Amino acid sequence: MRVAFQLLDCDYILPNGHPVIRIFGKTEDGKSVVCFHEGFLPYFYVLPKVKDKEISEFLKKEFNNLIVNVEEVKKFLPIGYNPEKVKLLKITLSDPSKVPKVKEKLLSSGLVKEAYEADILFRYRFMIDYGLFGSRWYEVEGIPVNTQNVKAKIKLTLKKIKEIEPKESKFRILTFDIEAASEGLPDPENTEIIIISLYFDPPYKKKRKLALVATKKINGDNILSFESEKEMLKEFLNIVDSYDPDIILGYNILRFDFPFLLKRLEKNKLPKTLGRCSTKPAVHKKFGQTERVNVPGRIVVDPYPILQEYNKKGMLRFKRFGLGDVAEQIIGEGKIDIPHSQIKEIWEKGSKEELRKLVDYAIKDSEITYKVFNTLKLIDTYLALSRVSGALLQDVLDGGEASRLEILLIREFDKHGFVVPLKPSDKEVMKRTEERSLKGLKGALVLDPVVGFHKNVIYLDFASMYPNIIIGYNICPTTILTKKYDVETIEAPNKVKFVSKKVREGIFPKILRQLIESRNKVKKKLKKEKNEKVKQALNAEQLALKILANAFYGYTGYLRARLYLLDIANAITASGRFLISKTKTIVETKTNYKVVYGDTDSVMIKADTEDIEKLFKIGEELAELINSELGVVKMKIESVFKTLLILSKKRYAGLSLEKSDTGYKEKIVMKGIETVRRDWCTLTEETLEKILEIILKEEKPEKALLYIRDVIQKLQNNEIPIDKLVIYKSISRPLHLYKGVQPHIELVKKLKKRGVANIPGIGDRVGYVIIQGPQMVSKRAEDPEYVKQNNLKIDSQYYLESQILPPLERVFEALGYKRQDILNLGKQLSLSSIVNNGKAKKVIGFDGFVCSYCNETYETITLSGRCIKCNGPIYFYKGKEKVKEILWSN
DNA sequence: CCGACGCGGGG
DNA sequence: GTGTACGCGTCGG
Repeated sequence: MRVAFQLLDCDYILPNGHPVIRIFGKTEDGKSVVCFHEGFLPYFYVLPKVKDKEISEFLKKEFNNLIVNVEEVKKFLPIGYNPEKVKLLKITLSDPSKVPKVKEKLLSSGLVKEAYEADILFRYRFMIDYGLFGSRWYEVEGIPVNTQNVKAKIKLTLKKIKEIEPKESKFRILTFDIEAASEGLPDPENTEIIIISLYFDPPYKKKRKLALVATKKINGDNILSFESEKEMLKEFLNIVDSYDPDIILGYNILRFDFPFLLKRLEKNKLPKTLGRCSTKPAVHKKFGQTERVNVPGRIVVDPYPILQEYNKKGMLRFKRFGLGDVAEQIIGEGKIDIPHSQIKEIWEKGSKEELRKLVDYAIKDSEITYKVFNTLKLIDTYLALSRVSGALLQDVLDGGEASRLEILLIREFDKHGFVVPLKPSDKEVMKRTEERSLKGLKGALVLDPVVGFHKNVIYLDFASMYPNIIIGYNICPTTILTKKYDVETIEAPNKVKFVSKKVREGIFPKILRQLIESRNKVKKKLKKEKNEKVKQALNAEQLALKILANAFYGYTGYLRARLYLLDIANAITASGRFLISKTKTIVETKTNYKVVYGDTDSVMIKADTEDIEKLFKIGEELAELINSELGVVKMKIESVFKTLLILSKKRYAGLSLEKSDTGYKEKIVMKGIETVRRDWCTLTEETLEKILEIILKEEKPEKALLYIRDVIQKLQNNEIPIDKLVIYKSISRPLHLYKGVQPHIELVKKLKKRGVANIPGIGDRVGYVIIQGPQMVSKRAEDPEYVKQNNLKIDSQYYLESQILPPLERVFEALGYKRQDILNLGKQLSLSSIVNNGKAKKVIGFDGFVCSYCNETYETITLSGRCIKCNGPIYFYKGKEKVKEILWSN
């Protein structure tokens, strides 16, 4: 028979001492497939120190029936340029799980110098050797198999397999969430699961939502109720089995729901076979601090770590990563409001209505988790990464950048006759760490910024700088010169030499050329494409190609990489530093423009016109000039900043204009200035955003100061809505275990004394505001609702100094103020405005701005920083004391 | 400035 | 499963 499917998972079993590979997939019409392949055996390579015969005899003696074959092969060694292949021994054995043992024994025997590829997972050994990639589409020819061990609609042997055109994925997605009733975080050892909520896409028996509840007390439309946890779990297993999902989805299931569920199954003596195999159970493993869940034949997806990755890469920003917060932000729909501390109470003695609400709460969690996943198309990029790198979807989701790249590297190294080194041992990692602290790994160059306010700034950057450096200098473990050869070489700025491309093109550069080339092709297709779904897929693909290309540099400097080489990592950054500083020199010696800032692969150049067209034109000319002098990497104009406020290295905000098909796209760009931070109240975020907008868009810093004054006045007059002042923190342990005094903890203690119902418990988030009073700040934390009801005064001083000012400080510092100045200014301005009814008096001895020539006074600083009447310099006076000369850049 | 903690998400 | 790995912010020295 013949069947076409998308490759989802691959593993192996050892039925009678012989490994059998299993490929799991999904057809275009939604049928699950498993292919079996027998006869493929594990192998690895060693570099002999003694005669081959001695090694084979040693192996026969030690491992007799395990060794299938020992043969001589010729391969290139992976590190250091060497024109000749080297003779290695390829050792084939019958059991993949025994490979580490054999490798260890050989290494410690002293008979071999080195072992290669002895730690490549068997499934990947197979996939690489058969040219199979994760998530790609294949057509398989084989004979139907009848086995009860795996559950799939189609089961067959693998006779022939060939890659085919990709089609649309047809996944069944099961979202689940468990509830448990306990004080504080539930411990699976002795806390039962009370509810399992489920959300199906596509629907299951015409239902999308379903809750399994371990009590007969309630029932309803979307509810299945059970006598006990055990009965409920049994049904859950049934449903997973008959729904047969490809993807199991849930929020934080990796670190909570899955391990919890597996533990409860164990406690109830139920099978843990949630996967497509009746012999291999689902497993949860913890090593170090990372946790992983494996369900044979299915993909486990947890949006939580994915969103964290998105946040880190700046694709999305979250203040908090709680499901409620995330859902609110993405789909505008949050959780049902039940404090965690109330679940136990409701479960034990709640009314029918309360129980129903708890069940709805559980269902809602699954529902919004799915909706977030679906809205953001969370696996699209990962599917693309899987297709491009060849790694399995699950591994792409679980692993870091390095693991994704490694599969691709092994494939290419193998293809070109190179072997790949083992992963470093702990000892080796330590050695690398030491070497690094000794020699150092210097990062990118950040040019000294001209701090302050600028106008008409051109932003240029090098396209894919590090990948192009690797290509340009032919940087690769296989081209680095570690011994003397009389061949043409290229020297990186850190004096490390690589053989030139004519001698041997490196594998890194070769892969990178292909990745960049494919990306350009995909981007071209994307531009022409009209179909929204196809566009999404193409966009995911170009993103994946970019991610992989950008991962090379990090990989070479990653301590646990197979192909870690400090000299290479340093060669790449040294080249980057060289290029960016050379760029600055070119601009500043060959033109009259000044570079006001630059970081890693970009420069900001101040120009002398307000004309946007012209600015872009100048940018193009500058790029051309730089390119003609540098060669290796191409500089291009990215955007123009109408206005730009540079605070320090890595921190700036600007009003950026980008060219688009329809004209110019204007937007405020912020780097390193987070307006969203978990420890700031909403007022802080809003004020900071507003201030930056006024400065950048209206170019009226004095108005920004007025705005701050306004906020301060409103604070003092109790005119700011309490909700904007709420600060959130969560309780992490029992109250008595807190050593220091913390506001949210003090508040909870207060609430207890007050005898309030629904006291927040461990894990609950507590929102508080700081009110006026004589005690220390922490003791003055108060419940926002209580403040509203009793009309209490908030501590405006606290909010000013601890919430509003710190972020504004940096902004105004760039404009010439120190923290104390702003603070005084804010106070004084408001004071003098009140006293003088908004008009400052023209006498020395008041707080405000005074022209040093004509004594004209200003309540706020002028835009130019100079007197409007006589253009004289303006000074800030505090009382009779001249505090500071005010100067604006530009 | 460094290194050891410890927390996040979940109930 | 031929594996054994987070990343950042805070606190104390």
